[in-house]
Amino acid sequence: MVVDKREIFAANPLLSGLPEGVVEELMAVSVLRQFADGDCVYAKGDDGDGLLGVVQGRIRLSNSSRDGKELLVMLIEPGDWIGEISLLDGLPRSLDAFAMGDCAVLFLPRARFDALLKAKPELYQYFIPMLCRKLRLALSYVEGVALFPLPARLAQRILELLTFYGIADDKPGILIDMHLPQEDLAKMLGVSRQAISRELKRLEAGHIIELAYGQLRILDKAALQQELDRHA
Amino acid sequence: MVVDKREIFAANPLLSGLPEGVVEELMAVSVLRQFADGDCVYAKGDDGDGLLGVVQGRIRLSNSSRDGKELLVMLIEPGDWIGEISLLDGLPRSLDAFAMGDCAVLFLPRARFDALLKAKPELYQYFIPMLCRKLRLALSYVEGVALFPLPARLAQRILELLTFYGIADDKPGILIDMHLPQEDLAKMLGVSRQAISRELKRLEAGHIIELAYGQLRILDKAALQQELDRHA
DNA sequence: AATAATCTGTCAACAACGTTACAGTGTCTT
DNA sequence: AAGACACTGTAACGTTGTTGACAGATTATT
Repeated sequence: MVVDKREIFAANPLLSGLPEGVVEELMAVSVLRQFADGDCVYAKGDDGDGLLGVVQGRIRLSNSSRDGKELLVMLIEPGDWIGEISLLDGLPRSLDAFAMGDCAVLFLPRARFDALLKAKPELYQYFIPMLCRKLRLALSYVEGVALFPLPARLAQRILELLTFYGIADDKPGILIDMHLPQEDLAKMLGVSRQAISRELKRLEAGHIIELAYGQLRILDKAALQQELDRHA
Repeated sequence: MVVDKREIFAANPLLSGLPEGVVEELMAVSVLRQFADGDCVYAKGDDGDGLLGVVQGRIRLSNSSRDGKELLVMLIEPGDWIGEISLLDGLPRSLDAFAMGDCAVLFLPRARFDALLKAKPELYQYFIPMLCRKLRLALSYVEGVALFPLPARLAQRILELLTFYGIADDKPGILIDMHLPQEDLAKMLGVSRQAISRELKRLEAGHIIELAYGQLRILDKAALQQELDRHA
């Protein structure tokens, strides 16, 4: 596959704000890496050896306990960047990163990154929104788990997926077709697959959603919002 | 009460790294604010109008659901800073902040903060470790809630308190005397007070800790670590 | 010292969610 | 078209944590 590195940079709000010369500089030193489905991109505890931009495929950022239980913290799509935390604070990677499907990743080695920031410390400001966004995401996650019951959290998550992956087609409602098994949805919410299945079925019975294989159609967005508002 | 503003700045790793002239500048524009026990320092959703450094007393950063359930996300001690997220990304405050006991807070208005960073963008780098620290904290919190059972999370929390508040006295074990009711400990872990009480009693029965009013003495630190390692 | 307020221990009934198990269904490969 | 594989639905049963209620203990207030 041929990839225009520039594309990936342009797609992301972080780097589209960078001065032109800097973009060129980053391009020059970045390397394209390929990963096959299931490959480990990096593991929790590894040294943060570089910044990674996803070009193709998806990356799952997750966290596993010794007994095999996995928490899917984040799904990273093409255009997104990962690994900035370790790069900025010098500490080990905080999560595992695995390829979902074949992936192409732009890799920016730490040495170059550090040198650039040392030379132009004003570039720090472009990374701050990235950190803030992830921090707020993590905080809202914590909030959700501790304060809301599963139905509310699931409704919230579906609404989030809707804005990211929602497609309006000829049929009524909005389609979410991201080939995300209920198993993974469960791992995102930190509950069992069965619990998700039960809950989705309940929503379907209430004509709020419609289920299909790896797909999900939202029929009544307002009703989902209501599930949320009932708590909050 | 008389407070030397400089003290609070010197105490914190963030600001001790700042160039001397900048520290003076920050001092000049900061204001000391007083809060009584229970006062709201700021509320979730408010505009981020400034950076706050705690001089005296404690601040509870928390998150509440409509039905009164509260999650105590963080306890802020003198020397710590809060409010930097909203200041850096311009979005509303992500948590509620309440005074615990009488508090004195150093307030740095946003206008001055922005002006300073605009003039000297290299100062951004001093705020990044703050963000990274909180982000990692939030991630480990997420991990804990989703992957570990209560006993492990409680053990972990007690070990954390130990390093912050532990006092070695003449009696055996290490004392944690922070006047933190079990109610608040429960709110930190997102469970009921009764669940905490049960669990603490269990640890006491195993001669791992000793309980007293608002106090807690750790007798067997290794055993707590083991509670954690059994999962993880 | 008396009283109020707060904190702690415990119990029983209940709800939520997990676990295990298995059957059914859709998709992919050859 | 057949078989393998992955995904989904359902149910019984157990565990964990919640809720509400109350009594006892400790500290704070007057």
